[in-house]
Amino acid sequence: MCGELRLSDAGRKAVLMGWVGRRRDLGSIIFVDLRDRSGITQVVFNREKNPAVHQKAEQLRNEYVIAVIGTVKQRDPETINKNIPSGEVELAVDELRILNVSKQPPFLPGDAGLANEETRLKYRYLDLRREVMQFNIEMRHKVAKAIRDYLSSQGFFEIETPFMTRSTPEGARDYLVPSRVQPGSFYALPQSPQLFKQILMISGFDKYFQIVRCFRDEDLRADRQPEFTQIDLEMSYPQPERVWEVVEGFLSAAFKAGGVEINPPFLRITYDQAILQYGNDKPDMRLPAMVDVRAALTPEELNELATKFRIHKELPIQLIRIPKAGDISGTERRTIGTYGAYQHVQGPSFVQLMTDPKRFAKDYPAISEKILSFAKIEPDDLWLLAGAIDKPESQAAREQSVQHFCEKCGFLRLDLAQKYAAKHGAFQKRDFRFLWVTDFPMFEWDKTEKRWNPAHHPFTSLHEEDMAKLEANIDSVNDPQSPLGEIRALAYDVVLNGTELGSGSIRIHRQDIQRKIFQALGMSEEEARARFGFFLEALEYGTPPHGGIALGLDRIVMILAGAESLREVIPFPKTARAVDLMVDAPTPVSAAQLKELGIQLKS
RNA sequence: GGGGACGUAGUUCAGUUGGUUAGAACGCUGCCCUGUCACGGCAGAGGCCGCGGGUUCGAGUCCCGUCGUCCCCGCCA
Repeated sequence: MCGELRLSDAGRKAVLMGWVGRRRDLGSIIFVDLRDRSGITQVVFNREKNPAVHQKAEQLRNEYVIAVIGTVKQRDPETINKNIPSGEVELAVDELRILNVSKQPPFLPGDAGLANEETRLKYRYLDLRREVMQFNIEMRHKVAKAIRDYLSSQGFFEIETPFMTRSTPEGARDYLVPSRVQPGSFYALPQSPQLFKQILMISGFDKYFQIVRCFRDEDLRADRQPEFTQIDLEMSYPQPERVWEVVEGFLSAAFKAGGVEINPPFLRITYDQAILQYGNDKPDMRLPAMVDVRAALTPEELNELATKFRIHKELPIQLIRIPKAGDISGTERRTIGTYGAYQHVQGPSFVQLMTDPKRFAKDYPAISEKILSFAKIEPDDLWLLAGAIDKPESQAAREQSVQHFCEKCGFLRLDLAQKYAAKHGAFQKRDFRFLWVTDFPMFEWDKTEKRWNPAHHPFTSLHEEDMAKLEANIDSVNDPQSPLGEIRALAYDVVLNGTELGSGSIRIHRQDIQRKIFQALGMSEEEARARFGFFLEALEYGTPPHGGIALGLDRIVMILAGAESLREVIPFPKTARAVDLMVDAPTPVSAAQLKELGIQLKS
C-alpha cells in the first residue's frame, strides 16, 4: 500500500492505488503524493523517461483516484524526505491509470487547518479521509478488537439482543419505532440491553458481553450522542470486585491496543468521599482534592472564622487549591467567585467565598499559616476557602446541603482549574487516572416530581446492612427527608480523568427484595407487572445472583485518541440538534407511510 | 427550556467611528519551470457579507426576528 514502501523495496516493481494528494508540477517532472489509509508515497512522472505517461499526469488533480505501476527507486541522499516513513524511496511511474476524477472538494484531506464542523459533517466522506480521522477510526477498531479478544479469552460469550424492543428501566427518553403490523403500538430502541442481559444470566449464559449500540433521546454534549456504543457485560455470582477485575483487565488490553500501559487495580473511593473531596461523582484525579480545613483549627479559630464570614461550622470549610497558578492580579482574585460555578448548581447561593487569599493571609496570619501547612500548599499555588453561609435550617436540609455545597465547590474547582490550565499543566492527555467510585446512593430525590427515584435503575442491589433502613422507610417515597437517601447501593462507576466511562451494579436476584424496592419507589404491584412483568416472572424461575457493568466505547476511544469530542471518533455522528448533516436525517415521511403506520400528525 | 460564542470567496479568516470599488492566505484556472515534498514564478476567475425585516441619505458594520453550527446549564442512572 501507499504508506508501506521502504528502502528494502528499492528496485522492485510496484502497483499503487490511491488518491492524489499534493501535486508538485515542475514542468518536465511532476511529483504526486499518492495517499491511501496506510500513508503516502511520492510518485514521479518524468517527461524525459516517459513522455506519454508524463503528459497524462498533467491532468491529475486533487483527490483523483489513480493506479500507477512503476519501479521503487532509492532517492538520492539530498532528496530524502524525513517527514514521511516512505521518504527514502519514490515510485518512478511507467504506467498511469486514472480510475476516477474528482470535483474540487470543499476542503482537502491534507489541509493544515480544519474546515468548520458543519462542512466537515456534510462532506463526512472527505473528512474521514483525513489522517487524524483515519487514525481515530483505526484506533476504535483496535480497541474494540482487544476488548472482544480479552473478554472471549475470559470465557465471555458475545450475544446479541434486540434493537426493536420495549422501554427499558433507564431514565432517559426513548426513541420509538412505530409498528405497522400493530397499529398504534411502538417499539422502543434500547437505552441499554439491561433487562436482556439479566435474562441471559437467568438463562445460564453466565458470562455475557456485547459491544452494542444504545439509544437515548436526550440533549447532546461533546461527550454525548443520541446513539452510542457500550461495552456491555454481565456475569453470574460476582462480588463487585470481580466485575472491577474484569473491567480493569479489558481496559488494560484496550489501552495497550492504543499504545498505553495502565496499572490496575484502580484507585477506589466511595461516592460520599468523592462528593466531599471533589464535589463531583466523577472526579478528575489529575487535580488535587479539596481539603476540609476545620481539622486544622482550634474551636476558637473556627468560631472566629464562622462569625466573621457567617458560615456554618458543621459544614466543611473547603480549601480549593490550583497548583502553580502563581500570582494573579488583585482584580482577578476578587472576581474569582463570579465564574461559572454559580450557574452550575441550582438553588440559592450559599457559598461564602474567601476569595482573596492574599487578604485572608494578611487578616488571619496564624490561621492562614496553619491551614496552608495542613493542606500542603506550595508557595506558587492559588488557593481559596469556601464555607457554607449559615442560615437557620433543619438538620435534614443541612444534610442535603453538604452535598449541594460540596458540588458547588467542585464546580468552582473545575472552573478555576480550566482557567489556569496553562499554568498548572495538570491536564495532560496522556496522564490516565482511573478511579472506581463505589457505594452510590440507592435513591435520589426528584425535585420536579417530588419523589425518590432509583439513582441507577430499580434492579440494583443494596448494601445488606442498609436493608433495615429500607424496610423501616418503605412507604416514604414522597418524603424528601426520608432516610431512603442514605441507603447505599452495590453500584459503581469507573471514571477516567473526570469522565464517567461506565456504570454498573450487582442486581437484585431475589423476588422478595425486588418487591420491596418497587414498594419503596411507590410502584404498585400492577404497575410493576405492566412495565416489567416478563422480567419479574423470569426472576421467579431460579435466578442466580448476578451483576455487571456497561462502558462507553466512544468515550474510551475519545480519551485514548486525545479528542475533544465524540464526533471525532464516531464515523457518522449527529449535531447538537441530533441531525445527521450528511444524509440529512431526520426527515418528514410521506403521508402514505404515515397512513400505513396509523399515525396522524398534528398540523 | 435557559446562557454564551460564531456565521463574509471553494476553505480559513480580516474588515476601524455606519461612508462610496469588501480584502488576505490557501485552494481553483491558464502559462513558465528537471528534484520538489506546505515547490517556486507570472497572470486570472471567484462574494445573496446565513436569511427576513427595521433604523439611516447610506448597513458586512447598528436594532429586532429567524435559521444553522459549537460550548455549557437543565436533562441524560
